[in-house]
Amino acid sequence: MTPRSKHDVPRFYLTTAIDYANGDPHLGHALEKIGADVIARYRRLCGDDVHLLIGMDEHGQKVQQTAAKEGVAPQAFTDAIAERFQAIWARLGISYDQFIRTTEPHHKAGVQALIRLIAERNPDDFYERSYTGLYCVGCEAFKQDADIVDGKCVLHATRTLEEVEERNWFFRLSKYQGFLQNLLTTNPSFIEPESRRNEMLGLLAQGLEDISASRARLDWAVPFPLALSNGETQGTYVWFDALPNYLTATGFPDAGYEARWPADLHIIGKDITRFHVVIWPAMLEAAGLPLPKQVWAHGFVQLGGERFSKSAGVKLDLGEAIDRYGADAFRYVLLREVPFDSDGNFSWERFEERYTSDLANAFGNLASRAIAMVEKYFDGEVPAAARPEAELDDDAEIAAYHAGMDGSRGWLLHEGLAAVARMTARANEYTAATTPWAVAKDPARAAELAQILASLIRRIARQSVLLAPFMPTKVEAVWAQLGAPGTAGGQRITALDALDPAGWRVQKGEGVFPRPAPPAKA
RNA sequence: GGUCCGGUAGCUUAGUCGGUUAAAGCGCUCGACUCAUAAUCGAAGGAUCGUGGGUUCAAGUCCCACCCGGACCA
Repeated sequence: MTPRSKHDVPRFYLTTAIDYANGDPHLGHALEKIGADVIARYRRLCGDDVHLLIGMDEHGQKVQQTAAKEGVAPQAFTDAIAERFQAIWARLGISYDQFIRTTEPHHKAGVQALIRLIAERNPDDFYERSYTGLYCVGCEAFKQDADIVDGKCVLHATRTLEEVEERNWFFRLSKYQGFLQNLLTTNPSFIEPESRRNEMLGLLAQGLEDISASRARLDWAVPFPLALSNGETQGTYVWFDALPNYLTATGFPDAGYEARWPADLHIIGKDITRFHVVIWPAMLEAAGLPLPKQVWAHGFVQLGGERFSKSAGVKLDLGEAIDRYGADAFRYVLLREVPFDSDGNFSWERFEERYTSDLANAFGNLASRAIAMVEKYFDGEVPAAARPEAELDDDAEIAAYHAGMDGSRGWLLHEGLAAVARMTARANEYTAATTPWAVAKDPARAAELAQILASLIRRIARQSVLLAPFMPTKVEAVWAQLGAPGTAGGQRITALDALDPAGWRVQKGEGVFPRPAPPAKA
């Protein structure tokens, strides 16, 4: 079922939404990229041949206008923005395999090829229609009365609505209503979580309007490859420009793109579900191309209970968040706090609490105490010992971890983390229950002591591997202190049982998750 | 205006087909321990389950209305 690469390794092509190049990256962007990266890293630990796509949506009137306002050419403007996004993704440790920009020549050619393909296969799917209305440049859309207050768009009150009459290419989306309803009914997992699927089914039941595929006065765009009957050539409208990035990134229409397409997973925000579940599959169907396997719509992060927005000044400086305890800690806390299937909240206060309780006190200190005892009682070399009965309880947690991570019940990354946190807590409980420091005082109980400490080291090693997708750098520091061979990220997550710490030379170093500096008075 | 999702202890959440004293983590309080990053372990306290009706022997769980938050569509 899963396509295989030449080495017979399961292939996994996942994408994130391309971000609009009209502003700097924010917390919402980060949540999606971090989540996708965790999935990508998890699949790699499972041995998959993963391809993670990230990118920028760089066309449109808004970009053009903002660039003009800053007095730079649109391309130079988006070049700078794309650079800033990539810099943040690098700092966050996002292991993307490809960064696509819709201004790339190949993408533009791919968009045009897709449109031509649709027009060839279904000549009736594109048609001309004229349209009159009030156009908001901010939204890049015509607005209805309900969205207009005092003659201004409610979303962009600072901009002037323009009365516009124009003739455009339209795409016959309405034709695909039955196809889409059938898709969602016969393939329920096409869009998850289920709540989003229900939303789409409701939307489909209301009927679909055709959508415009080209726009006049859209200069900063991919030229729409079909001329209107009056000879005019227009710019390709956002859907037909942005959505195909997932396809053009594979090389489409050049030979060989089928090796990667269709995508296994599109990760998107819940606000753009409709575009990915209705418009995109319709476009692909019209072109006779395979559909992606699944669309996953994650929720939004709020900041301290408020929806963040540039205008309201509610925002979080990503650089500051990374500086606080490092990118890994931020990644951990964000995904622990925000359920990946629904909305969540993030605040500095919760950040501190989570970091301190989960990472410094629980996991970091567990490693610290276990390593210290191996040094003290066994001269730094982990003794060989059979696994104690108590350790078997971890098996259920590992199963819970995979259930959250493998997509079988949705991409519930927060549940994966919760399972590891329970394993950590259990290891601390085990330490308190077995009191190795007391056992160490009785030479006759050396074997017992060996078993306890070997168990602790093994647990920490296993937890490190499970945490590797979330904290790729920090976990290696722990791994090194354990004296474990290779890297945590280089382990096979399916072979955790084979991890045996006997003979590892531990070395206590700096705390990997130091406690925050005492009273950080602001 | 319409559709959908959510509203459970101070905070974040779990609560499967309605059924015994509504669960967990964090925080707070008390106790224990000392290997460890003043960490850890144990215990206790803490919830009119958004509001108001209704169905039922029994509702956080079903139905209706409303309030609040969110997404989408008009």
